[in-house]
Amino acid sequence: MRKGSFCYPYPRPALTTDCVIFGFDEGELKVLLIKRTTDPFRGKWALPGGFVNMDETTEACAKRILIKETGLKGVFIEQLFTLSDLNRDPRERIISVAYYALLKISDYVVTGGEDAAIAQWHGISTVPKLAFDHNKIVKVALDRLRGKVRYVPIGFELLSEKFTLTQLQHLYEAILGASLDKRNFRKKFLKMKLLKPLTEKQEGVAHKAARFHIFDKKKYAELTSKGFNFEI
Amino acid sequence: MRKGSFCYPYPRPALTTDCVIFGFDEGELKVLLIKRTTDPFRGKWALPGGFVNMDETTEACAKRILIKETGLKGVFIEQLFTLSDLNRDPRERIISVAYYALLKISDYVVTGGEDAAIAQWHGISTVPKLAFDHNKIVKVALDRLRGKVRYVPIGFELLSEKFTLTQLQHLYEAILGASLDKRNFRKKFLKMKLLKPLTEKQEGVAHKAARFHIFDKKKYAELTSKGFNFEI
DNA sequence: CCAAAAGTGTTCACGTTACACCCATGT
DNA sequence: ACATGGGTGTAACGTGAACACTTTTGG
Repeated sequence: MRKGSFCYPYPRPALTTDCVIFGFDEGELKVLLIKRTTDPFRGKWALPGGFVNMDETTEACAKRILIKETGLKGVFIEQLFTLSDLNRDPRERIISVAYYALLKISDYVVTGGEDAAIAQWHGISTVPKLAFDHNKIVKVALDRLRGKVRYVPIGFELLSEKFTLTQLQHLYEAILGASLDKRNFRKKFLKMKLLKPLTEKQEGVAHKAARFHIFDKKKYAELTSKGFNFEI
Repeated sequence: MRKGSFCYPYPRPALTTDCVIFGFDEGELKVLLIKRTTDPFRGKWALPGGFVNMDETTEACAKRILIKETGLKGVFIEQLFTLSDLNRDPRERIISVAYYALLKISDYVVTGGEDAAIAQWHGISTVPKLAFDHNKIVKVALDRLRGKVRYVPIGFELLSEKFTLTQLQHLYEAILGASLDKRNFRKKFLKMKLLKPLTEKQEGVAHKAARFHIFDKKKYAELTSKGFNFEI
């Protein structure tokens, strides 16, 4: 590994990724946590994560872990930040690149994880004390999501393909942690012309059936290239 | 380095930081670049950067490099993102954590750098083709600065302590790459009551002398804790 | 017929934008 | 006196916030 004229510093920190996986279910924003079965922090909840291989980028590593833990791919994933404190891990120095991902919880089947680790969704407001500095990562992820969801249409990554306007509103309320005015919310969204109404409606509800909508990605790309800015 | 029951992956990538150092001078936003004196990319311009020591965080590393290159400390510095592409460096795999920093160019004395490397300010619009993937880093840094300067009062980090409103406006114009209306700009800023006017004025100018102002950090902290949001 | 959520417009307050002239100073 | 940038107010407009009732459906 050392080459002729240069001498790169040894030893080196180990490199991992940790991933905050967000889902939305029953009107609540949720995070996927793993129960640790090994020391340190055996028995504690933690973010899914693992070591970066020499032949993969950190993003590829985060995606690999995501698939391993949830079986889902093609989801939205974005780098958060890198943690480099000296004593993050009691064993040795480990640098971790944190990511967050959004996925449609409705598509998700709890697999239990390959290595028999327990994976479980936790409501964002009831996340327990986590292993390592993972609570800090969750906090930053939530802040980022809150900031981003208002000016980039990423909320749809958390809903199924077809959704009602009320479901969409509940999603925004869950993420932003605030209640929104129904009429203003609809007005604002519909004015952007990014939602295609379907003829299909809700079934089996004990009230007026809501119309389903889908997010028109193509139109969004088109408008964006013309200088349009999403904002909610 | 390997411990009893665990075996952390070897080999590991090397870890560096690279720093986009912004300054503001002569009405233009500038970036500090270093001329490389060694291979690879000998003779090319690059961002200041270096290897992370085992007993320092990446932020401490970025600050150390900043001081080494500019002799200035106590400046604003913030993590941008981490680059992990496999062939970023032709020698071996290197992960780099990118930072950006803002400093008062007026306080800065070109030192030439300890190791006789040439350090030079380059206008943001005339940054040459850089070594490695450094152009990409500069681009992200500029995007981040543009986004952030509008809702966090970080612009002052680039100006001397005392400044005129016109200087402040020129700074915002240089960062945002757009011209702003003088009266509206002043109205907006003065309404926030964050600028303390001094009695002192410009000297030696061939026109009406402008009044100096200073940014009232204490008042900003106070207002912020009461829910105030800076916005320009 | 009752419960429960869907769906729909208007008004008012406020913030943003556009815009032009006189003032102070040095040469 | 003239050239140069400093400094100031108002009117039109558009956006965001507040707010209540009718409709549809299943039980």
